[in-house]
Amino acid sequence: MDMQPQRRAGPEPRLPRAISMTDELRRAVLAGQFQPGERLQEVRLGALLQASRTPVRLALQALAADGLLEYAPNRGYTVRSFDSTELLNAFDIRAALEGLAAGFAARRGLDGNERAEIEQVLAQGDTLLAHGELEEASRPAYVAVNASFHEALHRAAHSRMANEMLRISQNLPMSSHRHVVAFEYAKVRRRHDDHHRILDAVLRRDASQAESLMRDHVASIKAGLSGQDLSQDGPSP
Amino acid sequence: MDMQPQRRAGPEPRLPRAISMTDELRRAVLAGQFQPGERLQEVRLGALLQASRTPVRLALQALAADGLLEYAPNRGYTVRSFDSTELLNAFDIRAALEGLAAGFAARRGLDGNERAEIEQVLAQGDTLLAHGELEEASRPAYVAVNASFHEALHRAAHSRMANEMLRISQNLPMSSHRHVVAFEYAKVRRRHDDHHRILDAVLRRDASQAESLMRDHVASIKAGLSGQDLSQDGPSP
DNA sequence: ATGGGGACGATTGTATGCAATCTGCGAGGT
DNA sequence: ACCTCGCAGATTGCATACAATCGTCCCCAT
Repeated sequence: MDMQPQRRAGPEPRLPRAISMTDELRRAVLAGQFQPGERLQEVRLGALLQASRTPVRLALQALAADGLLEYAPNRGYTVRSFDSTELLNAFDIRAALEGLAAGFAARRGLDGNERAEIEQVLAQGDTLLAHGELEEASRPAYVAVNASFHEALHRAAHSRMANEMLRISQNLPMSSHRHVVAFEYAKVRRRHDDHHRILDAVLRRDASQAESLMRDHVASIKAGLSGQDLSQDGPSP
Repeated sequence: MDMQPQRRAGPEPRLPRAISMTDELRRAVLAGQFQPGERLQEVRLGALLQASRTPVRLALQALAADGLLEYAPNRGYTVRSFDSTELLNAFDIRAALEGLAAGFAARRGLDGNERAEIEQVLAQGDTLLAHGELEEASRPAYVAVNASFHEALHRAAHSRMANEMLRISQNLPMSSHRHVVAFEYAKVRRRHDDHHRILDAVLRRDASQAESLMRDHVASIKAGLSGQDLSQDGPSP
């Protein structure tokens, strides 16, 4: 196979193939393109992704570390399956972590850029919601605003561990703050007002208030999930 | 179905070198045997650990996923340095996760084995503390009892994500429930009584009570911290 | 002197060959 | 019929060769 003469395209550094492959594989797994329990064999994926086993192996290990794959020595990697209990628990974990991150940001305080960025994002949300309704065409914009608010606050927490855990808790099917559950104006309005109150608490440096507001805010996503009946089969006592 | 195919009495199944090497490297990093910011080069570690670059690379990636190392494309891995804020934040994260795990265990309920195991561990603690004092010679035993209680409850939570995050939050210098902060009888007694109250809440299936009790219990470790050293525990039993 | 460019060594990224281990199947003994 | 053993194919684990990239230093032009 021959190389593409892409070298003079610019000074942008090419990422190692293993890195981009990890993202491709993660997307594929999250999109459900593999069956739960399916075995992901190195040679097969290598053929599929046009690479040798070496970068494939790194990508598989990275996804296993994220909890998306299972690993067994000498038997390779398989796609994890998440039962409903684990998915529900993940919501609680995410709510707790978002709360912690908001608390960290409040304890530390925002610098000028962080504050400006978050206030700008909130202002964009204000504008989108100014007319007492959220037009259908504006929904993607609001989803982006919602995600930006949370991401900006994550960064403002300056906690790499919390951010890493948040990333993991969101890398699950059906679990992401990019998914705004309900687009009815009243609900979106209430959630947006939550954001204002959270920012207020952060700016006041009220860590415990920021934490509990954010935790409840995120937890309300789980509460707002409807139609999902989830059997909680406990053990036999 | 008690009959399980007995494993051969001969040599135990050898773990892949990359796995054991990951543990060796993790211990070395946690024990501070590398300078923060130090570059961990594949060939050097390979020579040190008597292996080629292939398993070394896997171990490095695994530790980076745990947050112990930093990775930069084409520049390899370096030892992370944790500032005091991150370490303090890690305590809060651990407290929240322990609380969540206790809540999960309460929601799900304990099966017979889990309940028996935890009650046995608590009884061992009762015995150690029965004389109104904790003898110096019994301290290691109580440390083990303390760790066993938490670990058993982690398992009873049946949340892989929470357990994985707990593991990460404990893989830091100075942060582990193997470290009982104070050995004065009154404090140990109080912490042990916490354990009893937590188990009661779990057995009552009172998730929110179990969560808040456990969260406060673990948070009290941070509150009790002052001038602790960085000494790591030796090989575990 | 000094700044830029390029060659060289060091290090990481990838491919591939070989060894070790697992799995499935079938022959042979009880 | 059942169990055991063991062979053969498939797959992972490891070592190593080669390619790509980074960092440094020297040389040369300004």
